[in-house]
Amino acid sequence: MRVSKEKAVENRSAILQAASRLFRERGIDATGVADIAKEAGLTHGALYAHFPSKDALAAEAFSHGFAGNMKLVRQWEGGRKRNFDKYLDAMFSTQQRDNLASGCPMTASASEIARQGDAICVSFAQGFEEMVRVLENSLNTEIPASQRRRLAIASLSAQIGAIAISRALAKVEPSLSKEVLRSTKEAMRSALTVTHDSEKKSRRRRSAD
Amino acid sequence: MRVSKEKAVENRSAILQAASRLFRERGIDATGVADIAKEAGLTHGALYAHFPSKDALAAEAFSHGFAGNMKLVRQWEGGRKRNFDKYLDAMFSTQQRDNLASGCPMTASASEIARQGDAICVSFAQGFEEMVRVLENSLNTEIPASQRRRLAIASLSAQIGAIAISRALAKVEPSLSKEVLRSTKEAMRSALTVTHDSEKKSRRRRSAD
DNA sequence: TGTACATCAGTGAACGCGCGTTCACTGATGTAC
DNA sequence: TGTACATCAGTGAACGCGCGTTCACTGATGTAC
Repeated sequence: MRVSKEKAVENRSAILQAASRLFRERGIDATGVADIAKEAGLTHGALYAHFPSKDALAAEAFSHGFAGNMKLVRQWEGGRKRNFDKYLDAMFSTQQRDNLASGCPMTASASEIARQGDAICVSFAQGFEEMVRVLENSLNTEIPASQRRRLAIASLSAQIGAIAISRALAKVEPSLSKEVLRSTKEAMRSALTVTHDSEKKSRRRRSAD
Repeated sequence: MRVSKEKAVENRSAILQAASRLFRERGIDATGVADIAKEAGLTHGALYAHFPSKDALAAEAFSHGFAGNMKLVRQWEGGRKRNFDKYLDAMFSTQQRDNLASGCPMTASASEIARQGDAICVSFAQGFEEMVRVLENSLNTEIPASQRRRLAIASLSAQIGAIAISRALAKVEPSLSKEVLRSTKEAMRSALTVTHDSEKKSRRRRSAD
C-alpha cells in the first residue's frame, strides 16, 4: 500500500541507517538486504524502491555513516593541545574499539573496501580525504605545513590499523588488545606534539610551552 | 579412488596453499570451498577428508600464510639501519600493495578477523605477537628497550592501516594511494630512527651517527 | 613373490538454506475535476 | 468541498544461484597371508 511522501522519506532514511549500522557491525558481505529491511521495519522488496542494488545502498550507507562520524570528530578540530589529547584518548579507547555499530566506517571495513565495487571505493576516498584535511587542521600549527599533511596521513593509518588489530585481539588476548591501543596512542602523541626532523629552532620554541 | 599416502599429503598441502591465497585475495566470506578445491585440483568433497570445516581450514590457512610471510620478513631482522630502510621500502611499496595473494594475511584480512571464529582470532594473535617480537629486535638498539616494544606495535598498526587504505584507494585515487604509502613510510622512518621523548643524551649520541 | 581383501582419499549428486533481485498485486495517497 | 481515478511505496511469493556440508559409491593403495 502506498504511504505518504513524508513516510517514504522516513523509510528511506531508516533503511540507510540500518544498512550503515549492520554493514559496520557484521561486514558488507555478511549482511543481507532482508536483514537491513527488517531492521528498518520493512520487507526486502521495499528496499528496491529506494536503491537500485545492494552495492549502491552500501556506497550511500558508507557516506552516511562517515558523515555521522565526522560530526563527532570535528569537535576536536582547532589544534589546541588539550583538545588533541582528548581526541587521542577517545579514538584509542576500548569504547571506540567495541563500538562497531556507530564508529568510523573506514575503520570497521578497512580491508573489505578494496574488494567491493567502485562506488564504495569512491565514497571511501572522499571520506578519507576529508578526514585528512580535518586532522591536518587539528595539528599544532607550529609544525611546518608540509609535514602536517604527512603526519595526518600517517596518523590515520595508525588509527585504522590499531583499531582493526585491537578488535581482532579483543576476544582471545584482551590485555594485548589494550596494549595495542595504548602503545599506538602514546607513539602518536609523541609523534604529533614534537617535530620529527632536526630543525632545532622549532624544537626549542616548543620546549618553552 | 584411494591415492598414495604421499599424494594425500601433497593434496592437503595444495588445499592449504590455495585457501591461503584465495582468502587473502578475495576475502574469507567471498571464497567458497569449491573454489579452493578446484584451485588445488580436487573436488569439494575431498576437502572434508583433510579439514573438518571451512572455519578450521581458514584458521590453518591463516597460520600457513603467516609463516610463509614471516620468512620473508626475518631477512631484515638484526637492527642495522641500512637493512631497516630496505624493510620499509619493501613494506610500503606498490608491489606489496598489489600483492594480495602472497602478502601478509594479517594485512589482507585486518578488519575481517574480528568477525570470524575464535580459531582464526587465535591464529591472528599468535602471528601478531611473533611479528611484534621480530620488529622489536629489528629496531635500533640505542632506543630504550621499554620503548622498542611500544614503537614496534605502533609501527605494525601503521603498516596494516596504510596498506589497507592504499589498497582501497588504488583503483579510484591512485596518486593518493601512493601518497599514503609514502607519507606513512616517511613518518615511520623518522619515528623509528629518532627517539621520541626528550632524553637529550640519547638524541645527541644518535646525531653523531 | 603372488593373491585376496580391507582401507580410505577422492568423486559427484544431493541436502537444506539464504542470498540478491524481480514482479504481479495491494491499497492508501495525492490529484484532477 | 466531494468524488473518481491515477500513482506508486510497500508486500510477499517466486526466480535462479551458489553456498557449506553430507554421503553412497569408486577404485587404487596398502596389508595380511
